[in-house]
Amino acid sequence: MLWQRAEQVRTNHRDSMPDPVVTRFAPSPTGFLHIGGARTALFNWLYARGRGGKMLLRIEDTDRERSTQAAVDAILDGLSWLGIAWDGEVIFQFARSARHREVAEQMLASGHAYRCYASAEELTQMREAARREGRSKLYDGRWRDRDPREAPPSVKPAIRLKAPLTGETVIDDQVQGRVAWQNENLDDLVLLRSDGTPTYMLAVVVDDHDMGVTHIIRGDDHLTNAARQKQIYDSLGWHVPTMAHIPLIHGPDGSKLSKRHGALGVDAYRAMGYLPPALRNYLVRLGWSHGDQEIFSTEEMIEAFDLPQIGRSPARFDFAKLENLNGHYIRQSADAELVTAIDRLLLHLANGANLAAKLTPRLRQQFLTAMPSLKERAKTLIDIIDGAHFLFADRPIPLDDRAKALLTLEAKALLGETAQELIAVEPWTSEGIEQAVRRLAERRGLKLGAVAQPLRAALTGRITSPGIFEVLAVLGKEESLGRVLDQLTDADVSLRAP
RNA sequence: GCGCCCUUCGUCUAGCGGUCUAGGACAUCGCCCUUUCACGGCGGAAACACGGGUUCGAUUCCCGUAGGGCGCGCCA
Repeated sequence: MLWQRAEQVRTNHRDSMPDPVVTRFAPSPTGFLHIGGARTALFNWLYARGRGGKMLLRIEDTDRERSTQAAVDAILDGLSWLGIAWDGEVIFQFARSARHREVAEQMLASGHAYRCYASAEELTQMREAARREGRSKLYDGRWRDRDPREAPPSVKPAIRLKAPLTGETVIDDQVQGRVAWQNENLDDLVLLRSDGTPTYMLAVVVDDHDMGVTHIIRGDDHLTNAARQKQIYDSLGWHVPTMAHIPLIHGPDGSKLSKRHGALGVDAYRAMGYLPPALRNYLVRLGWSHGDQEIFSTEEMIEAFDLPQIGRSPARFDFAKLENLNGHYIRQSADAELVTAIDRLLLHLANGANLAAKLTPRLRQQFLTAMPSLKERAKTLIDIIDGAHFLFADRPIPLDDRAKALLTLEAKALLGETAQELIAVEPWTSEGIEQAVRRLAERRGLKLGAVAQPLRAALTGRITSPGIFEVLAVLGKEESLGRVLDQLTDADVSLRAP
């Protein structure tokens, strides 16, 4: 069994080597894998990988109402896409409730827990009174030492921890430092509900122990829970794992991260055209630093990552920096890899199927040829797709407003001349085309831009694009001339064919 | 309300008592490159929340104040 194995591992190593590092990522499957969870997973993964350890994955699905299989799938899919691999089988917490109950019974037997018969109304009253009087202890421990024979016959008891009354509970946190709570402020938490199901507090402690978790790295929204969990560990006589509570990610305005801010599922980042290495790089630098280094390969991250360098203040999510980093990784990527990445991305885009259908072998080749200049101009994969719109467009290609405005009568006349020049170009190479166009501009005493811009408008339908000679070369002679001629059909402009 | 945590350029951060005229990155502004847009290069502007201590000396240590966050369920 899982916990026996963990126990065994622990004993075997007690006198020899320090325990191998075991971390865990423990999301509850009530929604997608959001960006904060992704960072927590990344930190756990990096820490384990950097020390030859393991990162386990536990799905905290004890809330039967809110847990869904779709959410489990989304979490696994999100982690996989991000390149964060967990070790071993995925553990589902709900499946372990018998074990949790067993531990609660054990604590009852050893006198570390007791049955509480307080009713929901009583509890509410106690809570309200405590708040009113400024006390932080919400449950007064009224059944702690009371004779169970006094129990009301109709009430099913919950099992509560007999927490220490005096002294303090201390967590030596790798990120937060020494954090202490006065025990008089902590009340007796519920271990087992009256319906016999374990609470989160109990389940987490038991699972982390049984799984042999050595390092708990999680959001600092759990810091207060850590104190209560420490009390459970102590009651059980179990070794407390090393804790590291990392600050949460905030929105750009410093408030809680909302959907509008970027609290999206990682699938949304995929759909926005971000690359996993870029997202990982962005996330690892959010709250953690390694001197002045900004760019980290996966290997470098694993090598450099450590807990003490994590800051204690919450970081704000900044799309601009993510974009910049993504642009960096896009420029860094091989052209073929980007085409492949876009192939995969198309599966997740609303109009992806349409574009995918257009990707004939010929177009794919054009796409690949254009990639060096496309990726230079892109911050996301979506930018690349958008930049390549001139490849996907069908004749006659639609012109946007600014392109239309650019194609004045004079411009069209010039375009006509350019077309004549181009007809003579052979072979159809970027260099040959450039020579021809430059020659024309020179002969007419024009700046290159004066010739290039109308050409760009006619070929791409826009006023910005990759280098115009590359566009011409990639499109091919026939298509290029066709697009130019499409713009010259007005009665007042005629191309005098030779 | 109670408990706990946080506070260096707009943002992410370096700094771990003198090296700070506070460094880097993103964003921003200017210039250069240039067929557009980018990329790239160069340069500029930009911060130690406030008030007390401790110390020969505080961005660094301590205490307050202010501001922000998290937690406070028989949710996870």
